[in-house]
Amino acid sequence: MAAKPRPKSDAPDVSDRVSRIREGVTAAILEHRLLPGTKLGEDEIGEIYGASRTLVRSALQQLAHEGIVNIEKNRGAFVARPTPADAREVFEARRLIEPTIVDHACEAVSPMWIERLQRHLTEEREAELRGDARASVRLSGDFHRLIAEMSGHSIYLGFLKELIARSSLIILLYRRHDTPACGTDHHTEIVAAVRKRDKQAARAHMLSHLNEIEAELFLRDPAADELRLADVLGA
Amino acid sequence: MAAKPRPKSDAPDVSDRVSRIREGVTAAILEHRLLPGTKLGEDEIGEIYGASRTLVRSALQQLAHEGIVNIEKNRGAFVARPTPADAREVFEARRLIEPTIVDHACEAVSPMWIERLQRHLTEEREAELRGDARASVRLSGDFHRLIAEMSGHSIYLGFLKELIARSSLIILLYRRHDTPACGTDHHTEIVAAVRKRDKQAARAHMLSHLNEIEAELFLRDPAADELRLADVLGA
DNA sequence: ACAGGCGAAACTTTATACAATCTTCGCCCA
DNA sequence: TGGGCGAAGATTGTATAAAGTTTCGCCTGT
Repeated sequence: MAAKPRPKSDAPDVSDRVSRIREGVTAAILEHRLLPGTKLGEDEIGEIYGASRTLVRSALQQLAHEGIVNIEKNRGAFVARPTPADAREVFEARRLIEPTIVDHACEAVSPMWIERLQRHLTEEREAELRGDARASVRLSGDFHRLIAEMSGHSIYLGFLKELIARSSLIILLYRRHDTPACGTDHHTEIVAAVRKRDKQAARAHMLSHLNEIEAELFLRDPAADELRLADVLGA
Repeated sequence: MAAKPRPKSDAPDVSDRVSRIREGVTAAILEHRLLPGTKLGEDEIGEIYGASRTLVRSALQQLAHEGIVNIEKNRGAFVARPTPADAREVFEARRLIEPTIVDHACEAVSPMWIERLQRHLTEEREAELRGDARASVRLSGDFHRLIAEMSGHSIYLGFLKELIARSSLIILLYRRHDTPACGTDHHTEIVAAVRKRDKQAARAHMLSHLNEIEAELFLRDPAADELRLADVLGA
């Protein structure tokens, strides 16, 4: 069992104050309460969490490393605004990694994990019925993270955490319609395949799931927006 | 209003002082001048680089996130000591990612890149002839990073940087013989395939290259490591 | 002689103070 | 009236000091 003496890599360390800040800000970004481009002032965050700027800085630097926050020298930290090129890279990486992850998940399947997956699907359905968009967004990301935890590969898990966080921003910026961020049906299909330890089906479902998410995106050039805006204002 | 160079994700920012520290320590670890388990005192490093502990701390936290340094609460930072399980994960991830990376490199090939690759191979050969083990180790890692830069995928590049750094520690800990860390011949073959834009061959060469590296490893129980380290220090 | 505990030193963690830089707003001039 | 210059304000970058924790040596008691 995970004895506490050695936290190892990025153990959450929930009791740590800087981790609390990091997770709080991450949750806010993932639930789309903080929009891309929002400035994250050090004093501002520090006051919210009752911590000094030293700790806030540490948390922001971690978030910058995860790619969901940009730190501009002498200007401060901002919620990242992924470009279409970033979006394509993120989803290409997910298409490469996640089929392999779900593959490993098939091997790690156990009653305990089945239980956790089922409970998660229930939560997702409830949030969707409730119309709780914030919870839905968060939970749909959590599903993929759960599969990664199940795979038992800490490196894949770390990579995927980063990719999921960025995906959340990408979906917010470039989603075409008001479709749900992640179709629950797909998740159900994936769980079913994992339960049957059917790697082929699990990989296929995961891949088509990711493809469908990306297909919902309209990766327009942000520069075009600014130009168009400039035109309108200049005309 | 020219587009201002946005630092984006982890732009090296070589002029940045904390990056200088990070790269210095990274180089020392990658060249096996700092052994796994070595304590990295903040004062000690700060004195070397003429910086205060604030900056050192920032650098060490980044290195911890990259997985080559472990930070233990209230005890300090230590050069990471990957377990055999870590090693297997790292190489599995590399086998998954690097064939795709070299695939993209084939598409990005240009006279400029050919030039850089050739120059790198020359450097590697020279270091090996010189018998400069430190340079050899560093350069063999740089080769893989160069391919990743060539692919133009910043996310893959970031992932691979981390994997390469950890690989260096793994090779140091678990290498069976005093074989070169990365056979230069393999690198030459890979470059040849990339020049011809032969994706099939490039992927195949990269994969067998990685397999050969891992085959040179003896992933024994980590308890044995401590024994060997104790032997070295006690002798 | 050895085990156990007390205490000091060293180190990390956190907070605060200072310096450097950027932004903004107002004023002056063409 | 519009633009440019400049100073004040705000914010970040860096250093230093205070607080808390661990570790190691020493001393005492059995």
